[in-house]
Amino acid sequence: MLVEQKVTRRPLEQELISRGVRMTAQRRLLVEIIQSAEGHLDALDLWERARKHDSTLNKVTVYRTLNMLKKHGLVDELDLLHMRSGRHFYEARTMRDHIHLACLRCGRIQEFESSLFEKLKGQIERERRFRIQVVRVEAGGLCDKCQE
Amino acid sequence: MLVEQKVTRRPLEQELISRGVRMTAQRRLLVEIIQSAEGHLDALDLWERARKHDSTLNKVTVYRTLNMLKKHGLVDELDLLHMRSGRHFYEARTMRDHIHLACLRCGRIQEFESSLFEKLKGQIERERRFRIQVVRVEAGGLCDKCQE
DNA sequence: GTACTTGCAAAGATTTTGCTTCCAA
DNA sequence: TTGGAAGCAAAATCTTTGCAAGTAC
Repeated sequence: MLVEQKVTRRPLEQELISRGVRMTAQRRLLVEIIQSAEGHLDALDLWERARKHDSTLNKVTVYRTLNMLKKHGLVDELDLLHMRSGRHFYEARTMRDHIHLACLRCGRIQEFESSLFEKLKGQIERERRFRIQVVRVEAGGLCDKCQE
Repeated sequence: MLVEQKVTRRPLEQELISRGVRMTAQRRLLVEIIQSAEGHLDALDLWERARKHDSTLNKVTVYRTLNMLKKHGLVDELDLLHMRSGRHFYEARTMRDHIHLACLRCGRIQEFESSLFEKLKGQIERERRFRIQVVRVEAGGLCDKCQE
């Protein structure tokens, strides 16, 4: 079985440049934060982190950059089962789709990869002749630590 | 293989009464609309339909009722890949989980059930010792009709 | 009767838009 | 140089909250 680590296609900045997107200092900063983030950030998290490096960076620029990245399919937008109502979380798109497991008690987010998931996607594409571009799977429940 | 139709556990109103939830005319109306809706409604759709029967029903009551149903796990809250940014869609919870296929060109939403999906949930529960309470799968792409 | 629910108005939270100035290519 | 991007302020959306009045059980 092919086991691949969580690997982005290539650095987001490279990807953007090759697509003819104009690189500004703000975009470089935001993209760097998204890429190196361990967890899932929402727009405000991202803004707060960015402001530590560039205190003049505007919140609107964060939203516009996220929209640009979404349009290019370079980030995934999650809402993690609306645990924090209304907020959207972002992560750099990886080579391999993964499932998000959100513990509804402690809030921990785990990621899960599975060849069954890949098979399921194949089944959808075949049986419905549906060309999948993005998939999002979010499961909510109790993680192992919260079941004691 | 067990093939089950899309069947709700039992009428939502019954379910609510048995749980000791106070039934008002407003709740009866909203619950009836949710249950008999063919598609996926957002809060405003729901409000508009409800107002045709009770023009005094307030939008806030819609939000409060949806929150109550969510808390009881009787509706699922979807965002259908943020096709309409910010909006949440609701559907009565059915016995069997299903996958939503959202065509990013024409906007059509299809539903898909699969035993592979059930297996995948089993795998998550076993391998991560994660007790799943809700699952949401949304795939975005091109439906058969939009691929010509 | 009493606790829960509704309507109304107002506030909150998140995201988008208009417009001017600035800057990457 | 020039079209695209950023900053700022304001608007647009969607959702929640506080409180008085009404109602289910």
